[in-house]
Amino acid sequence: MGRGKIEIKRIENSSNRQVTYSKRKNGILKKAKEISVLCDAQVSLIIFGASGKMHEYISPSTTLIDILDRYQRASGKTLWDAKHENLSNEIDRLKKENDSMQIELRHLKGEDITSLNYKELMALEDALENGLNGVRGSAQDVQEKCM
Amino acid sequence: MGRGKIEIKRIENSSNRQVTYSKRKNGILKKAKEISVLCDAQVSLIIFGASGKMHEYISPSTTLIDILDRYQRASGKTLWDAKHENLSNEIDRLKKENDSMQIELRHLKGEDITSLNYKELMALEDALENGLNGVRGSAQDVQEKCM
DNA sequence: GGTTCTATATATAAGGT
DNA sequence: TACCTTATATATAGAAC
Repeated sequence: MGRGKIEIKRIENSSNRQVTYSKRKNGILKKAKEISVLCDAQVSLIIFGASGKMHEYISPSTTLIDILDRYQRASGKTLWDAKHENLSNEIDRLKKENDSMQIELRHLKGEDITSLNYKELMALEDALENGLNGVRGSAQDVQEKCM
Repeated sequence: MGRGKIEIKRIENSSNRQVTYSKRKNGILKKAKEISVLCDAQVSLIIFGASGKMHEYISPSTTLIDILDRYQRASGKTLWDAKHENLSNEIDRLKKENDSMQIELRHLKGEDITSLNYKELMALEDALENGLNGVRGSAQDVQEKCM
């Protein structure tokens, strides 16, 4: 694309390389924007030139993190390391703990108990009676203090 | 670049959009390869089309993780640290939810209730009585079924 | 280190199969 | 649907700032 055709191999002359880099970098960034606008695509483009300077384009409809999350799911490759897996595991554990407490709370409030068998219902009844006794005792104490 | 000039805005005709996507996706992937070969650039290009299918190019001289590390250093933005933070926040949220359910459960079991005031105790008593009524009703149903 | 100027190489829009 | 064709729009090599 230009006065002469060039082979696609490293440009040896370093100032030519630099000039070509600058021009093509602009070109590819433009292409990235265009495809995301024209076609609703989500694009992440990150370029480091030989000088170390970075250029990037991320589709406005998304974030890099989002794209990387999707990348991991689509490619099966993992980017975040074991540290994150540990955190994810902890989240799973907490969610399970949460769920079972949620269920226990419902039961104690008399909700969702049709699935319980007789033995479980008796245990629940005991627990509730105990709780009630404790609460009534405590309530009485409080009342007496106020008199 | 073609028989007609097009404006850079979303292509409304979906089959045109799909065709254009496919062509431009190939074009930009080619450009990404070219700039990395010609100019020693390190490129990461990830594209998700509207269909959800992913395409990527990473310069052979590097890895995505490497580029992302450099991205974080160069941009000052955090990626996995941000991810890490999100996970940590979720853990905090779940732990708080957990704690408050824990407390509610203890109260319903008559534990740790000395810190409650009279009004709170009355509300707790109501909740327990309600629960007990529900459980007793349900237990009776079960018993009748078995007879 | 980037730009601008052109001639030329490439990419691709619209159409056909 | 996806792949050819081809006229046209764009990108860019080389040269000069």
